[in-house]
Amino acid sequence: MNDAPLVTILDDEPAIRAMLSDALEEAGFRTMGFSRATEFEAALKSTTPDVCLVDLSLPDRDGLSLVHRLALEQGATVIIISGRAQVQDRVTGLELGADDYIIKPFDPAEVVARIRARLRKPGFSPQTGETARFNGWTAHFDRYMLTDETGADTPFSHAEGEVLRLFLERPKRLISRAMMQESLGGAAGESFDRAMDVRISRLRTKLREDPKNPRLIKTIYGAGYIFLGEVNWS
Amino acid sequence: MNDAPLVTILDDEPAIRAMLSDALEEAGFRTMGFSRATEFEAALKSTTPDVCLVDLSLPDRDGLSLVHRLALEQGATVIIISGRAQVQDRVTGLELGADDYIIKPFDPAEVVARIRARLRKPGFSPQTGETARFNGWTAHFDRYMLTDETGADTPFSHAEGEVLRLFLERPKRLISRAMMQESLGGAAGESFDRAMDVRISRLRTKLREDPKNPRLIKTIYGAGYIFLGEVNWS
DNA sequence: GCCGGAATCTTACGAATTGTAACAAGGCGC
DNA sequence: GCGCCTTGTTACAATTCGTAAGATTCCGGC
Repeated sequence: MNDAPLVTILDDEPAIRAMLSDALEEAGFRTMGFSRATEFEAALKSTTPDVCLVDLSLPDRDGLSLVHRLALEQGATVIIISGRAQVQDRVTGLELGADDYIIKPFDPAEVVARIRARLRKPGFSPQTGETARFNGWTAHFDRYMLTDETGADTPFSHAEGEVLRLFLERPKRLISRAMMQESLGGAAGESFDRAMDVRISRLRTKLREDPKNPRLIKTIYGAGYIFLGEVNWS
Repeated sequence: MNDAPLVTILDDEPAIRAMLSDALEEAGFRTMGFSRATEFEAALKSTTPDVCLVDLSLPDRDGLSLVHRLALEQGATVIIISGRAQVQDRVTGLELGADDYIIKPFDPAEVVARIRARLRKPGFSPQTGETARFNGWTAHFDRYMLTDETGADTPFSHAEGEVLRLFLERPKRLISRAMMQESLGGAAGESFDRAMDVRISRLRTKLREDPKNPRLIKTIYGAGYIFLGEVNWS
């Protein structure tokens, strides 16, 4: 069975359809391509796409009214792809109910990112919380839980989570103390910088780091820290 | 009182803030402008914007990590405004949780249209109904009853219902104590805020939360609460 | 290698925050 | 009045997290 989100592509240029479906399938989506609005509408009777990509310059139909019907009457998620770059075009497209408006020429990577951004929002796929996997661990930032490879859970606090998140967002890069202070401590009111050490120490304990030989959170004497680990967000 | 959606604008250039707030207010939104991330974050403790416009090039903070936190941790709707036009910038911005990415220079009309497009989608303007389903539970606000998956009923009181409704209307978003007080206790003379804790404690009991490890109502030490749960109003 | 000072780690402690049980005040029906 | 429910208040327990202080590690100079 297949749970991957379905993206339909309605565009009369085969090259564009191919480019989009390549990129989308590589990104893990299912795709269906159509060159004409009538075919597309016929297909809609039997399937419900998660996202519809629609080119406005269709040969057989006015794209905008199609968008309007799709988006507002059927509540579908619609992304317009168009060669018309005027602000006015974009505004009317969006007001007619489109969720996004992408201008040709476009980069498929951006289309993928924009589709993902739509699917992430509530009401969509049980893409519940925010989790990151790294070196056998799974960090669930929504539940404030750290799961090891055996499935055992360890809770972490908000402050620990802030540090962990900072690391996971910038793996394998030096993170200076100053940057940390700024990024976490937030306000100017300067607390002791030992506070940071303690947070990291507690985090290391939860990650079961060997004090003599930490594998994930490395200290760079006089500079800061580096998080080593293969991070995968999902 | 005012029901217009609230849009926050975080940008260090006063001219841009002015342009955006002009356009947005004309379009019927309420706006709040900030020049620095720290001020913005401080304000978040007592308000919940519907949409956050964030300029990535902030003087006092790394904009991307702010976006990530806002979008994923707080479930806010975030639109990035940036001078960086590379596809790669846009892709990473969107992957970190932004809902949209607008490039400077922009036309305020398009910003308005894009914000409207976001607000149109379900999940906004908390559709308040009589019943809400979430994670196996069904809350009947008309009958003051909570039904579990087996069909067993538990009554809840008016005060408990107020808290529950607040949570169900803003799932996955940080709800500060201040906001709660305001939203529930009313403006009236200040009762001890411990009353809030007790209400939540009682609600947790009825939801059969594990005290050591609550799944639905999470406490964020020093900040407030987050309700995690897939909510469906009807 | 050895030493000294600085940077960092760890542990303990305590202030502030939050959880919850117990009690009290008020409301409502009988 | 009496019992029951709701809700705020209080008291005390548990948790979080910064601070302090001693221990340890690092690194340059000798």
